Amino acid sequence: MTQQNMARYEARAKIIKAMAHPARLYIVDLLRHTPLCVAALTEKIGADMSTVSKHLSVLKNAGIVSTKKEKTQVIYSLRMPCVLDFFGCVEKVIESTAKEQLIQLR
Amino acid sequence: MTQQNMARYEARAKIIKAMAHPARLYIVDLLRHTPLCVAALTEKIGADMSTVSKHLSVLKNAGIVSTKKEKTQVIYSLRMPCVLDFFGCVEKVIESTAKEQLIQLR
DNA sequence: ACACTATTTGGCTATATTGCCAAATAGTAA
DNA sequence: TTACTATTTGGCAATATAGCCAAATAGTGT
Repeated sequence: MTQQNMARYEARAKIIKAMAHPARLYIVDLLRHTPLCVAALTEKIGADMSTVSKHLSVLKNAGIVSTKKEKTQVIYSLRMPCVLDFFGCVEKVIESTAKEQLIQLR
Repeated sequence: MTQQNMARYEARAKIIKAMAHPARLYIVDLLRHTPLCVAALTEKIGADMSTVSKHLSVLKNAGIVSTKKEKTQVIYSLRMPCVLDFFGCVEKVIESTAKEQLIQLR
């Protein structure tokens, strides 16, 4: 693989990696309809706020979410809603695998 | 987060995680048009064959690729071509981030 | 200045992933 | 059977990720 190609796939992988965690997927899903502050997300997720904050920084670093400050709060929103399209395919994969396993059982 | 919800997002994350590596992204891209055997993929990627084989098993385990045996070879193909749709959004994110950074520089 | 709220960062340990080598396996062909 | 080819697996060291706690920071309001 050429160096250029390598760099391309690394850049792509960085974005996908940012989505590759249950908590971060949940965050993206929560931001689907409305922007939320860290405290609100933390409450939904049920982890330490510092953990959530780090997840958010991964998403932000990848360019998936964006922030704005409002008084003392930091409001996160979905900068690239197209990532929501991942869910559709992911569900298809899960469903298709489940069906295939049913067939194996017969 | 409820236990059920947790499990849902973990299952989803597993699929996305399988895509979250440059070599595996490249594999998926290579399988886009035609099925390939391990040796062919290994040559394109330029890593140890055992490494490629492990990447392939991650993809297979996630249900993204499938295999068939042909003589002594194992032919991998893209079972869920919808994962290719990831690329579109990923490119959008990269492009949008690049543009934003240009603006910051001015 | 102060106290207060919201968030981020540093530090740490535990766990997971990656990639190479060497060895094992599976299947083919003689 | 043997030799051969293609692939997978085990083992290991290096690196990366996750999540908690405690401490630091940023901004608001008094």
